[in-house]
Amino acid sequence: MKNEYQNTKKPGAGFLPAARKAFQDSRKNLLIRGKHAAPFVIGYNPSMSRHYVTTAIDYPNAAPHMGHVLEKVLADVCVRWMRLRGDEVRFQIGTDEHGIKIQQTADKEKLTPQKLVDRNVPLFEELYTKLNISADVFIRTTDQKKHWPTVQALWKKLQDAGALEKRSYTGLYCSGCERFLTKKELVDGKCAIHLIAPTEVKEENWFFKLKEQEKLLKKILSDGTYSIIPPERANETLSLLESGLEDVSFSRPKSSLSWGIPVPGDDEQVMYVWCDALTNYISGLGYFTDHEEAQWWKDATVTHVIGKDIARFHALIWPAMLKHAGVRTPDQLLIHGFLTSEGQKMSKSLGNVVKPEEVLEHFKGNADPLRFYLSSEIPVGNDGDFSWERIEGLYDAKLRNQLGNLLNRVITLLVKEGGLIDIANDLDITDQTKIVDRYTASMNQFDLHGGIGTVFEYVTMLNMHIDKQKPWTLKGKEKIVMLSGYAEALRTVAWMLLPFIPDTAQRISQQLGVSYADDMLKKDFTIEKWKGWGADKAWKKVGEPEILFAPLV
RNA sequence: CGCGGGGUGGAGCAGCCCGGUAGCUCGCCAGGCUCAUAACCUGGAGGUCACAGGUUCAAAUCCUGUCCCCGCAACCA
Repeated sequence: MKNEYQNTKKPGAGFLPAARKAFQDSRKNLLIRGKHAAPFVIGYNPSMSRHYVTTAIDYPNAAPHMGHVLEKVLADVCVRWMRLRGDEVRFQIGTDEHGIKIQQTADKEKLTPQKLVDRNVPLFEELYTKLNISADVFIRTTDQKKHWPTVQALWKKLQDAGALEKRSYTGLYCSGCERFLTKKELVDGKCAIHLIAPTEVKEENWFFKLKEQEKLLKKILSDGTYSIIPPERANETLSLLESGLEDVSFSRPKSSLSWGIPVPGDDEQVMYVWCDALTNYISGLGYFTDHEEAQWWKDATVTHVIGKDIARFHALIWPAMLKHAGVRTPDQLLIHGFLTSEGQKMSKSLGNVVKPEEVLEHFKGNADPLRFYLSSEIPVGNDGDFSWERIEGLYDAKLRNQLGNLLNRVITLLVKEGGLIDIANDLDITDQTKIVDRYTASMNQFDLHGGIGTVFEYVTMLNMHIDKQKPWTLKGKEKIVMLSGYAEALRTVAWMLLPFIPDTAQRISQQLGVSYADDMLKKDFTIEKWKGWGADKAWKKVGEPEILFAPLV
């Protein structure tokens, strides 16, 4: 009987069934899933339960798009999971507001750069609030109180360490664009926009001696001190290291870049992106200025969540800077891929840019369908595609039909019996502990795809079980006990969904009438004591059934 | 020979690291159930896993080569 409900995974077959089975079982226990599972222990280290998680800071020269959202959702799911399992977390996001592009966009719109960013940054903040991104800190690089002092202090440290050097730089300057062009930007040796040949211009720059740290970088990237997830991205970075590093330009003359942080002790120069933007990760902690918050950098596991395009800067320049300045290097780099739209690269000219607001609006302001889509559909580290048809299909199939309907049928049946619950034994579907363990193992190694997959496997098993057992044909205590078992299983489903779709997790719990439902979105909510079968002793009665996900119009 | 990712039933994807009956969602066909949001459950049709070699008792999975698609190539997440 029991096995009928066990999910249909093959127990192992073929040549040496017994050996095969043993192998598969051992694999299952280890829960190494997919090629993204790293060979080293990542994510969760029980002995060190403080985590500092950051995302890249966004460039607000235009409104936020789906790419920005993918990263924040990914980071937020990880962070919410850490909090749920009992870790102390600080989660920081923010905006990178300096640079030539902001300056140019502002000119075009006849605004000051400050006005431009003050107009655009709230678009990011509002969007992330709507998406339930649970950041603790939003850092802005124009923040002269918090950000600038740390950046300038870091600059001085680098200078004192002899890591900065003024050199002259020769580049191709377009007077139309008022900036240097790279060779690939040229069409027939001319600026593609202004159709004039750029002139060779020599200017003074401060350079950062990245090359000097080659050895150190090789070491920390290969011995796991600074680990890159998924691992194949590490190989990419290491091969880049093999080909040798160049020192990088750290400043620009005021005449070519005025919108930035002044270089201390050099009135003619303004900082270029590296020292300014990367430093947000410690300036948000008040590093060099605030002793208490800076502690996070010292004793927490530091994880930077970023896109593959900026991986190399985070893997190389950032730790090199910290090393030169005598600050410890971060622990892990979680790299995500890019989103395409309906199979094609998102671009304004193709007109296939999907605005996150449109998606939110489509689902009546509910962020969960989008959060669900991004975190379950796109494996961490891979590129993914956004498709309207797909997100609607997923909404119907998984959220509405499988999950919503399951909750509804269980609660309705229970309410008909008076709504009181009586939790006895674990259902004979499977050992729920195993489901929770598999989920936990996936989540701990950032395999969000695997984690949510396990939850929905459980949901499917519950639907199957109900059909088979026909609880509506039972009577009295027997009926109530069986239905209570489903309710209890759904209580577990709800908390496992919390990192992904927090509002939904809470709504399920509230409908079930779970005792901690109202508190579960608080940042200090932990699942530890509610984990086991029947762990919520205070839970006596279910609430009224409500439609969890309505049909789309 | 710049670097990387990919080519799996009609569509979209997982599986590949650690070789052992090809899995998921959608769609299609037939049936069941009637507690439930026309939802749920069961069964079926449909794939020589890009191609060609090789290793092996056994290859979607490992090795070699070829073809095709798509990103990146220092500041567009």
